Amino acid sequence: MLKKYAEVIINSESVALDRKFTYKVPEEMMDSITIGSKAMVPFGQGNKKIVAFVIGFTETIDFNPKLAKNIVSISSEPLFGEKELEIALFIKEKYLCRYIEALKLFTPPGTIKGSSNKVKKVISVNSSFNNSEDYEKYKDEIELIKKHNGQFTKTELNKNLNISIYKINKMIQKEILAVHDTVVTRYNDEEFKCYKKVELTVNQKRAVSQILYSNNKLFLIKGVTGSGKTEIYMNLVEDALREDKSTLFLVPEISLTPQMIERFKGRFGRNVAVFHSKLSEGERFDEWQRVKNGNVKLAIGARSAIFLPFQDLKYIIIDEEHEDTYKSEQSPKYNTRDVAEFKSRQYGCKVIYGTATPSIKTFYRSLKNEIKLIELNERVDGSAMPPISIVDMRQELKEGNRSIFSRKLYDAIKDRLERKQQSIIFLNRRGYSTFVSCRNCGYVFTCDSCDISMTYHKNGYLVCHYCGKTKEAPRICPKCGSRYVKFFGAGTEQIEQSIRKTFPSAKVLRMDVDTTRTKNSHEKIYNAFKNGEADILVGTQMISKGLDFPNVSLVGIVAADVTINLPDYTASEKGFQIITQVAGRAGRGKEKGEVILQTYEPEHSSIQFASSYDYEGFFKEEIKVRNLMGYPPFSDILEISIIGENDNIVQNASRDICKGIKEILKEYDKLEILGPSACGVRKIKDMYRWQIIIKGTTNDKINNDIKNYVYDIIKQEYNGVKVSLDVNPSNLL
DNA sequence: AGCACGCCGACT
DNA sequence: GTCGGCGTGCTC
Repeated sequence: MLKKYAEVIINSESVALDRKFTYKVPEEMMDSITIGSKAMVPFGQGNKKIVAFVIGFTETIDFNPKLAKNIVSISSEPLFGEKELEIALFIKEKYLCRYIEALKLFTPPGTIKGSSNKVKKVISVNSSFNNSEDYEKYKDEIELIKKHNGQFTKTELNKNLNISIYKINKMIQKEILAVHDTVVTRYNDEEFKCYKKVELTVNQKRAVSQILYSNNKLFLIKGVTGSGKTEIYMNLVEDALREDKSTLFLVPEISLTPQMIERFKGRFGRNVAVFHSKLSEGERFDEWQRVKNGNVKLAIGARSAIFLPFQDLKYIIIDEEHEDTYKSEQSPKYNTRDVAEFKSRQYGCKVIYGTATPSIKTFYRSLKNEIKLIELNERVDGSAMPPISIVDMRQELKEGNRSIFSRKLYDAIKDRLERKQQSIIFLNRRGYSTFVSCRNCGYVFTCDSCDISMTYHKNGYLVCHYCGKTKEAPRICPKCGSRYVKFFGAGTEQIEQSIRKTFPSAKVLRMDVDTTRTKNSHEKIYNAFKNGEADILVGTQMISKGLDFPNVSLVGIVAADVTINLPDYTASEKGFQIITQVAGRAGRGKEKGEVILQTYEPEHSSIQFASSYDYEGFFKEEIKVRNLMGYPPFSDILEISIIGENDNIVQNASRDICKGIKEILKEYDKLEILGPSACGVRKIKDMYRWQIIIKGTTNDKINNDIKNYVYDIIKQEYNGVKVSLDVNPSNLL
């Protein structure tokens, strides 16, 4: 086809400009321009040059050809190809985002601004230098620099070899020294100790060959903790490598899996790309480049790694499939699972989901044979899962125990301390106490910017866990002046302190958002605990994943109720998962493990089934509820959030939008429209939030109709409010 | 979103 | 006269 005109998407976040624009392709560009080319185009009356991406070509246009402007310039190489464009369009349609947002997922980080390889100006002795007079004068320096030729920059020479900047400049001036650019590689080149291949068990071998030789494309490995899923993954990587093909290995959050990276790097050497959003722009660019150039055949990464430019994928492995970090929280609010399956259709690669506790939806799909189920019910070492005993905290209270620990948990901790074994204490809530209130008048300290009570932290401050605002903890009630200000509920900080008080000899580490803010702090705590520098590890969520501590024989779950009582349809599922995951931290070594689960609701199904490791039982119960209530997997959900500074305006806008949507959807009587209602947290960072939920069998067309309607009415009538649409959000909070 | 155009009041 | 306020409409 003649590339007479190019259809482009311009780099602008505005909804109004979220469409194709057609530009004339100058003759000299016709050969080199392709889909994915980054173009500079004149735009608007001022013909300001802006960045645009080519997504197609035509020979005819439906407007006055005289108005078509010329493309000014194009990048030497396309930033994405046709396959990537297909995925971007799929994401735009399914997740209701703008063209540009979907395209940007594929553009290597920083390329819009024009970032590239990092260079540094290194200094060496000029090869043609042979002036003996100058040589005599600078003899020492020249010999010194020769030894490290081309290794250092000016400042590094100054610092490392102690040569003055003045002298260096002088020598450059006299052309004794030459300055060159060298490309710096930014990826972590650390060597890892070799991780040897181990002989697979019969079950593992069976799992590998099922994946290798089956015609299915989608697999779910449902394997109990310790069943050796990682070894299976590694065998798949090796299988791909035998054909010189690539594997993409996705994990929920990269900073929580230092061990996993260690193992893969130990096994496959430095040809492993590590990719996640916490890398600097430059580091990400380099890893992206390594993949694009085919220099690596394996990438480990968080969800954004799904967009790495592999062209020869054989396997996409999604570990800890049940985690909701695979659903993006920012636009485009894509689900990594859907993108992986789309890629599977494009490239014919296989997608392997792995977890001990599949999400309800994925397990349901496996029962309907959409996904091939592979079960591993035994641990590699044949050991049993640690028994979980439930302690009814209401009973404890009745019997006069008002402390955070039940007598059983207290005895168990004491016992492990005496036997020099380690314990993990889990509580899904950080800080010291959950809320602070006045005993006299009932006043509760809330954040000024958010509709949420503030959490007391031991450093004497109240912290809002939504926006991070802090204020000094008050001694007297600001409302009634009473001095009876009390802290209620416990967080990880309080657990830590309480342990220190009860067991003064115990060494305690705490792992939560507050103690892992700085880079690598997570690894430091992990290593310290693994090396036995502490007896007890107190932590939230983040201690539940993947960590392997052989000397831990006790896991205490302080209050299992935090998760299961959230007002969300996924609460039971999340509760079951977290209990099972945390319990799996116990008894991974020679010592038998034990789990003590404290709760105020021992009869709750999540707790009952989790305590006997009965996933199927839990699933049967939960799927009944979902069916009855019409929740996923029996329906899709579209969540429309309306956000603005003024509560009244937001509320009115929500009502109008809801009315309009009902009008649009009146022919679809099977769709349920819920709301508008204030979000669980009504105000965050001074913005009021309302939501409308549409539940039922929807499709892309219905969703896009709603999207267009919502954006129109907002533009016309409610300029100050923002809306955001989320297709199948991971929760409705 | 940004920018030009245009229509209206205020001011040297 | 003319400077500049922002409401309106368009962007290949």
